[in-house]
Amino acid sequence: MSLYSAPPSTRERIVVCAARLIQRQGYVGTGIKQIAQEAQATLGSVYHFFPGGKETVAVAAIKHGEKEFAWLLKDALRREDDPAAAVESCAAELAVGLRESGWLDGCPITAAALETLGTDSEMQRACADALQRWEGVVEEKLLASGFTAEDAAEVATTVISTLEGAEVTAQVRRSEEPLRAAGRQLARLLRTYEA
Amino acid sequence: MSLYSAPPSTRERIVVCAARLIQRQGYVGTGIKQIAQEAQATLGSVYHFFPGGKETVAVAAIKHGEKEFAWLLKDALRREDDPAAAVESCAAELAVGLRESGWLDGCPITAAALETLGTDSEMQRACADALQRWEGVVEEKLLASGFTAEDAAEVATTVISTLEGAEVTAQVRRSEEPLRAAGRQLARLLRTYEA
DNA sequence: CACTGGATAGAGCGTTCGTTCTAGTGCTGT
DNA sequence: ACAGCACTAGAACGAACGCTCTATCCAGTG
Repeated sequence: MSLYSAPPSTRERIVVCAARLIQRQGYVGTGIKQIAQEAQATLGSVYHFFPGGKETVAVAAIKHGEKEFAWLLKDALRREDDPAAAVESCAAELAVGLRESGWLDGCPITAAALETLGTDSEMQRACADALQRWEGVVEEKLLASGFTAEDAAEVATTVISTLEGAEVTAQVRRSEEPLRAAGRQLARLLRTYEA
Repeated sequence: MSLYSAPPSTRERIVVCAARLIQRQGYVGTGIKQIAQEAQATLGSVYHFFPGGKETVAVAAIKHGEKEFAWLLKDALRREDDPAAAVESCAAELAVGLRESGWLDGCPITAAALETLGTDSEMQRACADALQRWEGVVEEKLLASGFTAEDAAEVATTVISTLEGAEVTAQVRRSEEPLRAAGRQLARLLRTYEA
């Protein structure tokens, strides 16, 4: 993942564009041809790098989105020592990012996850993995702050769920407020576990 | 909305089926022909009742889902006096319903809402209205329980967001646990506002 | 009984979908 | 120089999409 050293490879461009398109339009709503066009690649290139077709591209895109969001999460949580303040500032950061994208770039996997619920596909598994991993990031922070194992697990699940839901609400309402409110309330909740 | 008296009209069947299909597969993922087939209607009937085409059907379906979920919410909240217990039992009820549907029937509008984010469509407005109305139901309960106006509004927003997110998480993970956890944590949060 | 208008029925339109296929390009190692 | 390979390029296929169209059915009315 060379960020600045080399220009992104064709494969990278495809994955990144697919991730953004799926994030915004969902899996069914995003066409292979649209991905190719947006990534400045041809259809042939897409099928060259992803012989498995659309679903293979989507799985790679989901995993990319998972890593990207995990970084954002880790980074935001590390900046504050107090977990309550950390979660609140994390929500604030999400709110700003959301507004700056015109309320379009929310959770990178929710849309795709909802579309592949009934299936036994690899996409479904990738989405479940993503959620679990994000919860792990929060759980780790809570454990480091003195939470018991059970509390940390349950609270981490709730934090991710709430951020997830608040992000959707903020997108639909085109307002930072739901995310800000969720941040404040989560902070309040976390503080009830102190000492 | 005659529930038992008369057999559902063709129009009703179309709306109900469209609502369930959109809930499960999203807007783009659901075809007009599939709606017609599932509702035991013909394509001609669908376009007869909804000359506006697919989007008109979807808007009706979203509004139907909004009402249905609002009923469920009101009913669950009314059964308990304490708002904390009420919200927790509400989450539990959602968890049971989710499992019984094979983790398919989650929030009736989330999938559609995420697909119509960028647009200025009537669907987008219908989805925003739905969220707002559900928040209103919770807010009313909180106000009746002695919350201040500001607290009630912010907490209601967070409750809906959290339930929304926890439902998605529960669906993706195919487990009641995320919803149960969210219920317990929301109850804990609400109790911090007592006296 | 003829007629009217709501409701039903489905063939078929143009378009776009995911995918496959063949052909061509540019770089690398020998 | 040339073979070999990774990659690019886009035409073409069958299927499915949303939608339009005409035809038919049937209860209610004069």
